[in-house]
Amino acid sequence: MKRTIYDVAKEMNLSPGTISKILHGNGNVSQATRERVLKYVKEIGFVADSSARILKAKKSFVLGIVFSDIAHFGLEHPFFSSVLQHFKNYVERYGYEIVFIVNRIGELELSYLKWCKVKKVDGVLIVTGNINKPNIIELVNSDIPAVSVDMVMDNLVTVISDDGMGIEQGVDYAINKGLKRLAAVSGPLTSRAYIERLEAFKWTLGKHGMPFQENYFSEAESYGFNGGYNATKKILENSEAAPEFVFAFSDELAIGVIKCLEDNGLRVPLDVSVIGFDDNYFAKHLTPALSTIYQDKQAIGEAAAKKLLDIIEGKKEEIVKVEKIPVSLIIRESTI
Amino acid sequence: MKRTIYDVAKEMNLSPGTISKILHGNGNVSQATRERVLKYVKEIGFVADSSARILKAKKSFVLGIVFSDIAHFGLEHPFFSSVLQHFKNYVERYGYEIVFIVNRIGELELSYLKWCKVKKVDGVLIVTGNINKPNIIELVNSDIPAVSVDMVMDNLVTVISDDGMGIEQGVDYAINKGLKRLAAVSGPLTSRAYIERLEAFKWTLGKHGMPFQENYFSEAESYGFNGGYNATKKILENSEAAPEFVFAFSDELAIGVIKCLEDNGLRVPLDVSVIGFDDNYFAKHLTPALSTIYQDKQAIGEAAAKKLLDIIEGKKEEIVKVEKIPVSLIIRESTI
DNA sequence: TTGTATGCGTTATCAT
DNA sequence: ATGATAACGCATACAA
Repeated sequence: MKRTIYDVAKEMNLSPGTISKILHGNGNVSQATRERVLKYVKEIGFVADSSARILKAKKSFVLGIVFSDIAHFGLEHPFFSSVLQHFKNYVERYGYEIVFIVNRIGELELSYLKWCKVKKVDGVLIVTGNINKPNIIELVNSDIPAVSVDMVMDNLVTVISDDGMGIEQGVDYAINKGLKRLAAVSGPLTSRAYIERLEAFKWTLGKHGMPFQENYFSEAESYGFNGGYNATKKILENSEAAPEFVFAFSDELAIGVIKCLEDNGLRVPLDVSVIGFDDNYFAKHLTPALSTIYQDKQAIGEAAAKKLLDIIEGKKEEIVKVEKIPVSLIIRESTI
Repeated sequence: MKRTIYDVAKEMNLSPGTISKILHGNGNVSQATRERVLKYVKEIGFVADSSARILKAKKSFVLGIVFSDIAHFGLEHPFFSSVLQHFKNYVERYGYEIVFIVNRIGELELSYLKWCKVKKVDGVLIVTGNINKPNIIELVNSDIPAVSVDMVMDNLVTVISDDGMGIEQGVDYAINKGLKRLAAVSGPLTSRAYIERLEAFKWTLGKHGMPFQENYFSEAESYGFNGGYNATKKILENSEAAPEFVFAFSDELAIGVIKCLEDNGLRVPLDVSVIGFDDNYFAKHLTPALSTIYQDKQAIGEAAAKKLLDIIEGKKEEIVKVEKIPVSLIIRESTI
């Protein structure tokens, strides 16, 4: 039942080589037979076997995705899964498919790089900040094309949100509204994004001639609701006067921040304004609807995809190392 | 740099065949050389090339995922992405990896089945209800192992939530609370889940000797917030007395339902109780915190994974066709 | 127990 | 422009 190019060749009184050229190669074939074969092939629905092609051609048209090693932190992450979705949509338009890199084959454990070699993936997207470092370093320094949507490293092309711009917009807004005691709640500072946001927070304060006060800052011990809640509690405990504004460095944190504020009798936004970061799809449905920094996941995913395909296709020179995608401030109800 | 089993064989004064047997085959090799080779192979980090193996062995250890054709509806879906995450975690423990099925290779469009054949995937997970029908039917009726987490069809093994149980629990709760005018808002009835939930809703009403009233039911024209909002508006318009209870057949719908209710001066839960379905990770953070039916995404993903691997490994007989995973009612603040 | 030879289905080189 | 032929790297039936 299953045909090979040999069968097709026989059926068309041609040689396998000619069929192959027509299907994928760049060889010289007359226009007439090319069309004839293409038509027939379409008719019978023939497609050349993938593994044989990959074996011979050393190109797979598959892109590896490295996600966090932490189980359950991956596809469910609102930001990264959205970026990945857009990445996927883009590359599929160019005939690429995506597969998740795992660090083993059967019983055998292997490094990301090894896996990529064995699978002959054409490139990788590194989606995540929380990673097995040596594994990643080895991969990034190898010859296989790589793009990241979170980390920045030498030799690594990266597409990320313009975190500095987002923080500056938020802080500017607060200050323009006359808010004085500005606090910030960050996720764990092991992640690049949070580090940059914190730096931008300090910088923007400085721009306005305001000092950064340690007691109005707290680094959450985890990413989500609880992290935000506990970090806020700490700020409240450490300062005589409650903040008038809290910049939560993610929307998830913001939920915890707001809850903690309210549990302590502070009204949002009447007593304290809060701004999140990301604009998750549920941010607008919270009560109060969350003011936040919108991250353009589509632009990030697509820019990363474009860059990766460019590198794969050899246009390495024209590519800027780290591209920052603009963000924008969305004011809803959690700010005055 | 890159070694083949030939290289390894030479380096160990053995034949390629022996190396191959040791690595994956079931051939007879002495314990001594087996250990020796295994040790060496581990030392140099040798892994046999994947495409050659697949070509020869006709088994790939990759599982295809068919997601909806609708762009942007996929990885971002809270329910399905969670199920997929757990599925992925499970199969990876058994040496399988997952790849998204696309309906083309390069320029060439092909059916799901064709794609699976060409890629030699060992099995597929069908995650979705909104699908290209003929494509799916062809796939399901083929000889390639398939499991679904949404659709039910002849010849298809399926793992889903016990929708009937969930609806019954919710309705029972409302009736026990003395609520009388029970309404329901469903997503588009093109989806199995919504159809079953509606049937269960009618059935449970019947169980309590209550009639199903058309004016207290509305089928949303879309899945999300807007769908829920507009459907609720319709119910309000079509009935003299507002419902005392609305069963939203998904959490996303529930958000729209609640908003619409409130926009019409109805307080939740004082005037009307609302129950959602799924227990998305943000359900608990809404205001009021959403009462809902918890779906066990982990159990679903893992059961689907286990079944698929069982089928692949030939244990076809012992497998029940459709497995329903228990759900549970979670009462929070949106119900009295 | 180990080695040899052939085939898996392509692609690519070199003739024709 | 087309055809023959040799890899690609592994698995396996068979021989030793």
